[in-house]
Formats: sequence, structure tokens, C-alpha cells
Amino acid sequence: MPTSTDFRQVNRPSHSSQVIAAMETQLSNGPTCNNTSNGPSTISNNCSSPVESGSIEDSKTNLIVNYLPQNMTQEELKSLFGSIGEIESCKLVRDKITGQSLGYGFVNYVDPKDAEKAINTLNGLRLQTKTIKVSYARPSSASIRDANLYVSGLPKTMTQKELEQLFSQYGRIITSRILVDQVTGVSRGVGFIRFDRRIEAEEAIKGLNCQKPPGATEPITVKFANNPSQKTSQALLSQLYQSPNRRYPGPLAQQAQRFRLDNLLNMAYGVKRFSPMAIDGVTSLAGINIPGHAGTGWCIFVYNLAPDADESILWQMFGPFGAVTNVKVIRDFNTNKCKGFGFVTMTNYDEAAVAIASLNGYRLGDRVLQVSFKTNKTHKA
DNA sequence: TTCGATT
Repeated sequence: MPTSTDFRQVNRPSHSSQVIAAMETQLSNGPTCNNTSNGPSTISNNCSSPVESGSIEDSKTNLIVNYLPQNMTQEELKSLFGSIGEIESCKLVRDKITGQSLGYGFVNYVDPKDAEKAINTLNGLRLQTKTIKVSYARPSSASIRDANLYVSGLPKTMTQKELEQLFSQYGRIITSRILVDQVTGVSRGVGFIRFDRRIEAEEAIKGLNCQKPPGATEPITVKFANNPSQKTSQALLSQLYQSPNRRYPGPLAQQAQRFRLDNLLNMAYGVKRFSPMAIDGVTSLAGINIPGHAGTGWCIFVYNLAPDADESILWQMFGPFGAVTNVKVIRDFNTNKCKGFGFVTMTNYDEAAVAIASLNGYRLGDRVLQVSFKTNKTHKA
């Protein structure tokens, strides 16, 4: 959660029949910008739905609970919601393979009054770092699956309201969000739109992908969203670098370990190390324009990765140098092969700097890596 | 193939 404001109050539903749940969906991919047909796509085929029934007929007992803490179990979910009233059934949705929680679940009460009470009482409740969302679940149906879109390249000035205005011509929007930088609050230019029905999402892709919103100078990308469980597998991978490292032994790991020790010693003795973020002991917000700094840490660009490179290789290479919060291998949309580069975010400037100094020019397999702080370069002008 | 973004 970006802020700790009164989400609980502002987000409380005033008319619950219109509060529609957001179901997280499976990963699926959409088309790229390279449309083979460049004529205007027909978005108004006669698919006007007879299914206006929507929320009125929906269950008054079944709730969807979103944004649950990662470690919350089904038993804890049942315990929490059982405090309101008798539960008919309760299900925490988990990853099919890893069994990890996907962060949402369903609670079906016996009495509709208890369901309403649970929304009023538990929606917006803070649990650890999360603010849970409790709302009526829509009937399970194929037509509402895979209706979640990921939008990137948005103008930084675009508001959530404007985003909704842009997409609402294609259907009924269930949820929308624009991601913002945690420090500056400025839009990251990416967001989500969940439609009521998949067909609406498909039409929005056809109509808006690679199009410039009114007043924008760059086209946006609109595609189906990934499901949100993969951070978990990344976190699991991050533990790889803690274990004895058989893949990258030798001088490099030793150098990394010695650096960490030096750093600890310096901290213990109060030695101040250089960081562009620190000016006379005062952290300056002017630092947001320093190359590589991404608000949440120091962003590092890694070039010349092999096509089969994956995230674990980045964790293993950078982890020994200090706190790594995120790694990303950039892949080709169609082949899913690495496009030759990736990004690593490190918390501390010093550790990032040493990692760069150590890993730039490092030979990985038959390739020589180029490693530097991320800049704002882009190959398309 | 030289700088993304996944609630």
C-alpha cells in the first residue's frame, strides 16, 4: 500500500450492490503493436450483451476478499470472517503449482446479513502491510475471467479518472489503478483496468493498444495482465543467493563478501561513505534525478544477457553485493526469450556501485556483461 | 536485439 491514509473510509461501499469483486486471473498474452491490418478495427460488432442482469441477481452471501497478506492461511481467513457470523464455505485461492496464496479468497456466509456486515466491518482492514478489500463476489463464470488489462506508456499526467474515461467506452470497469512512485507519488505510467467481461477487455485492446490517448505524444500499450503471484516465486529465488554458491564461486564472491564486511565495519565505526543521495547528512529529494535512482532503490542496467537468462542468474550475481529488492529479465513478447538485458534494483548506493564495478565486464558463459546504472535511454527516439 | 515497470 502506498500510503497510510483513510482508505478504510473512502473505500467503504455506499451502495453495496454496485461493489463488484475483482477476481485475479491467469496469465494470458495479447497482440503486439505490429498489427498486420492497419485499417480501423471494427469495435462495434453486435455483441451488445443481454447480460445486464449483473449485480442485482448476484449472490448476497458470497464475498471475495482481495489483498490478503501473503502468509495468511485459509484457516486464518475463516477465523477472521467467522467472527462476523456463520460461514457456509471459505476458500483461499492458491497457486496450482507452488501452493502459495494468490492473495485473495472467497467467504460464503449462511446469512446475507452477515455478508453485508462483513463488508461494512472488514473492508479496508489493515493486515500487516496490506489493506484488505471485501466485496460481493460475482457469480463464477467463464465470461468474467481474463478481463484484467495491464496498461503501460501512459502519460505521467493522466489521472485514474481519465484512464477510466478512456477505457469506459469498451465496457463496464470493475477496478482501475495507476501505479505511482512510492517516494514522489508521481505516476509510473502503468496501470490496470479490469472489465466486467473478457470480451470488453478484448475490444479495449483492439481499440486502444498502440493508440495515443487524447493529448498524448506516445502510444500506450494495452495487454492482458499477468496474474499477480509471481513476486512470490521471485522472493523464493532471492533465497538462492543465500545458499552456498556453486555457480559463481571464486574471486568475485570473495570480493563481494569482503565488501559487505567492510561496509559493516565502516557502519560500526561511524564512517560515512559517499552517496549522491546524502548531502551533509541530509537526504535530498534532488536525488530523484540521479541516474539509476528509482525511488525504491538504485536501478542497474545489465546488458548482454543470454537468450535463456532468467531472474535467478541476476539474484545470484548481485545478491552477494548487498540488498537486492528486485530483478527483471526483459523478454521478447512472443518467444519469451531474454532480449539481452535486464534490471536489478539495489537498496544501497554503495553496494550497487561496487556490484557495478565488479560485474561490469564480467564474463558470463561466453558473453561479457555490461553493467551500469540505468539511464533513460530508449532505442525508439 | 543496448534501458522495464505487473495492483
